[in-house]
Amino acid sequence: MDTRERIVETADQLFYQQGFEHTSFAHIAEAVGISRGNFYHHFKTKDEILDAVIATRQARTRDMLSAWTAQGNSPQARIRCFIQILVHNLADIRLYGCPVGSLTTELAKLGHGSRDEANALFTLFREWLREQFREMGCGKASDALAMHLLGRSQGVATLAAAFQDDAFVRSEVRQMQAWLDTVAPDTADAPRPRRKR
Amino acid sequence: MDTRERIVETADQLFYQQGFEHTSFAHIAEAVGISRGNFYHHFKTKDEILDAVIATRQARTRDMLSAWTAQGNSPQARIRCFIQILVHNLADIRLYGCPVGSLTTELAKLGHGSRDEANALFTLFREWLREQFREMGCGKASDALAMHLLGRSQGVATLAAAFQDDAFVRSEVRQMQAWLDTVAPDTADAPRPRRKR
DNA sequence: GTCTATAAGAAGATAGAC
DNA sequence: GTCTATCTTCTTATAGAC
Repeated sequence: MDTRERIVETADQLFYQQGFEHTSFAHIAEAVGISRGNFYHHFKTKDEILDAVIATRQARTRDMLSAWTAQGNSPQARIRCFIQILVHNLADIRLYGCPVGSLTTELAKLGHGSRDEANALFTLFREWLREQFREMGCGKASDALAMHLLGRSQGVATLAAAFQDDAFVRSEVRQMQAWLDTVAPDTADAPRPRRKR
Repeated sequence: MDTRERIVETADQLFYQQGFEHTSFAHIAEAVGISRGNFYHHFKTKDEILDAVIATRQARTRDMLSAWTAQGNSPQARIRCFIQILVHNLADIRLYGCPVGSLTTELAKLGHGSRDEANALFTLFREWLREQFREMGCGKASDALAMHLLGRSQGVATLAAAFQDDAFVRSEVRQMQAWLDTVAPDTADAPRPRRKR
């Protein structure tokens, strides 16, 4: 792994753990083990690092979604992979919340130019989930179902970090899995699909 | 309203809109219309302002919860007041998310000493909701139901801000209201209450 | 590519006049 | 109580040697 990659990797973690604005060049440089001056050979501005971090997060998210698509033999099974990440990443989530949710919230408050790029991370999940619900036969309700599940997992991550409560996360994950069983084609307990006469 | 109150009021809004760390003394001073020096006559440190802001938020939250308690003639009706704040404050939530959720998330990442005080805002809602579910007869499931609803509203606020989607909020609020109707005494579709033999 | 040295600015915080 | 002036530290960013 070359220096540039190490910078991005380290910045990624620090932005997640401490927030984007709170993380300084000095902090990243120290963690990577290089001097501050060397930094600017790889990135001209802090925003460039952020963009690189977001880009790698997007790539990893795509890879993860592709893996879930390939691995699950039913859309339900694939959605269960999504729900399970809350448990899979519980140690981090309890401490720092959701990496996507906390970054988008921070960038929105900063009025940062890369806000849309961060939001695109949400959109990747949203569209992937929507596709799974479509394959389940949920039709036009698919997008609302995707947003519903995305929202539930966001809320769980936020409260998990505030209360540092593992049991709560596991309980909510169980409920989301149970909820998924109730989502029948064109019935969605989410927004009621309007049937054309 | 005296100067101190005006400072707290302004800081409260700016912390919500821009985040705590991103908001500087200069910014608050300019918004209030006083000099930076005058600032330190009222507050010795930035953390003192934060504590004052959190304290007023706690007081306002208590007042709001008391009003809901007095106003709703059934626990269900009172919980509906809680659910409705998402719609009531939609204009702000779409732009800045939930004031409690975003502050607790930021302070957690900063490792800030006032983190617990901010989390206490969550606890106020949690305990109030728990009491309402108790009065509904939900027994031991009451706390989990309170956390469930708190989590749902957090997720809605986060996605509302990311996607700036009013329709999503209204749809989710409708679903939460419908969900409330399904919460029967000692049945909770939330964590299943363990019955003692 | 990596380093040291340093500039330029913003931040929190203080001193003292009025 | 409010102001101006100032200090210190931190942060982003640059210049230039190796």
